[in-house]
Parts: sequence; structure tokens; C-alpha cells
Amino acid sequence: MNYSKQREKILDVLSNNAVHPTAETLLELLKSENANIGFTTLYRNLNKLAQAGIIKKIDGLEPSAHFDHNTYEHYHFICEECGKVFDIPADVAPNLVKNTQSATGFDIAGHDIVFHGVCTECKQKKGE
Amino acid sequence: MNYSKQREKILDVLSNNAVHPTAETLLELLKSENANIGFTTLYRNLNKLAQAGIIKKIDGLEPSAHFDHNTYEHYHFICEECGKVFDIPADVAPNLVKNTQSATGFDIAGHDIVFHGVCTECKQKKGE
DNA sequence: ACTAAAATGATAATAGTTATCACTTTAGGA
DNA sequence: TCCTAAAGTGATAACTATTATCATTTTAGT
Repeated sequence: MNYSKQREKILDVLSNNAVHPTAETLLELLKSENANIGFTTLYRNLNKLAQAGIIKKIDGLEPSAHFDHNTYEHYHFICEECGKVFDIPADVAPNLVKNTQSATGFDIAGHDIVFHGVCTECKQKKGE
Repeated sequence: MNYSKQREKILDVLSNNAVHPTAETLLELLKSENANIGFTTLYRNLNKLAQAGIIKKIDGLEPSAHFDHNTYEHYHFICEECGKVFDIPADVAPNLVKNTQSATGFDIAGHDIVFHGVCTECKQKKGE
């Protein structure tokens, strides 16, 4: 990754504004500091930095929502190879809501855990 | 919520295809069963059913991604009132990845927990 | 059956993001 | 220091997933 003035500025603004901005918010922040960076460049650099592990991207891991007939509590795993979504039993995270509620004092209405990685089947295929 | 032929069919297909389909996949499934339901109707009903708690919507809870300079492990809480994102310490879910890995055998490359609800500040405002 | 409320679906619009591509910048030799 | 290939930029267009609009149809209770 070569140096670029723009990327440095983006990282700088991001470091000094740890408020989990969206790309849009970042664009405004950059503009207010007279750094007119095109949104293409912003998106490109955010993705590049996230891929390099320098920043973290918080999202649903996928653009489109999935729908589920099972409304009992459970979580999800999205396979990066085949794109399939698997159910994860809720007991992998016991007392999660209780712990979080007492740690923060927030009213928690709901939550989702999304894992991503490689499922058993695709793991085997890759090993072949 | 009044009865509708279309909604019944959507629920039917969803129940018999517990593979967490996206709206697009559902549309294809419906078409393959000769139920030509417009995508507007599909989206409307999926949202309606999710709101009624009959099905579950799996997504990132927000359309746009947020970026975070802190790459240490932590989770997120999105306030439904003010839209702010708060950090949640990782220790609310001890051994989460280990538990999930041993429960499934999948290779877990990463995960995210997103809580939603009402933050302390907005809770107070609502109480006033 | 009559009617108001609810639902449909075609069309258009929107949001957030990625693709394209001509131009510019960077970085490491010769 | 200058040359060049690789990397980066940014304007424009495109794309994907989803919601808004609204005339038409269906539902359900008198």
C-alpha cells in the first residue's frame, strides 16, 4: 500500500473522532477540515484500511437482509465461500443480554450476532 | 393485519425453506411455484411479518456501515432514538468464538454483535 | 351486497456503495 | 535526478437493495 495524503487525512480524522462515523459523516468531517476528498477515494480507503486491519468496519457483513422463520433466539454464521447462512444455537453466549444490560445500563431491545468464516463443507473442498 | 393470499404464500415458502433466504431468493422460489408476487408486496410483507414477530429479519440493523478506529475486540450498541453507536466491552460474551467453534466445527474468521435499544440519555429524555 | 380499511403491484425514487477510466502521485531503480 | 511501473485519485456512471407513490383490487364487517 503506497502512501497517500488522502488516506493519511482519513485515518487522522477517524482517530480523532472515535464516534463510529458512517462514510457520509466522515465526508462532512473531512470537508469541515478543508480536506476535500472525493467519496470514491473515501470508500476505497476505508475498505483498504479495514482489509489491512487498521480500522474496523461495523456492518451486517452482507448488503441484503435475510429472513428467518425461526424466531427462537439463535445466531448466524455466513460462510465466506458458499454464502450460506447457518444457525448457531443461542447458548454459545450465555447471559449475553443480562451482562450487557448490567455493564451499560442501556435498555436492550434486541441483538444479533453474525459470525463469518468458512463452513465445514467448504473447508473440506478447499483441503482437497 | 388483514388476510392476503400473497402473504400466506410467502409465509408458506419461508416455512418450507428454512435456509435464511434473501428477498431475492424468495422471489425466485415464489416464481418457481408459479406464485407471481411483486417484489413490492414481498418486501412489504416481510417487514410486516418481522414487525409482528412472526418471522425474523437478520441484518445489520442499519443501512450504512460504520467505521471504527479501535480494532481491539468489542461490540456495538445502536440507540434507536438518537442513532448513536456505543462500544460494548468484549467480556460480555466470554469464550464466544471458542464455544461457537467447538459447537459447529466451522472456521470462524470474525464476528460482530450489534445490540439495539435505548441508551441511558434517551431513556431519561423519554421519562421526562 | 356496501363500504371503509387494508393490500396489491407497476413505476419511480432513494441510499449506499462499487465499477470505470483518464489523469496524477508515489517509490524504487538506472 | 529523472524514468517508469505500480498505486492512488476523483468525476461519472452504474448497480443493488430497498422504500415511496398511487391507482386498482381485495378483505371483512354491517
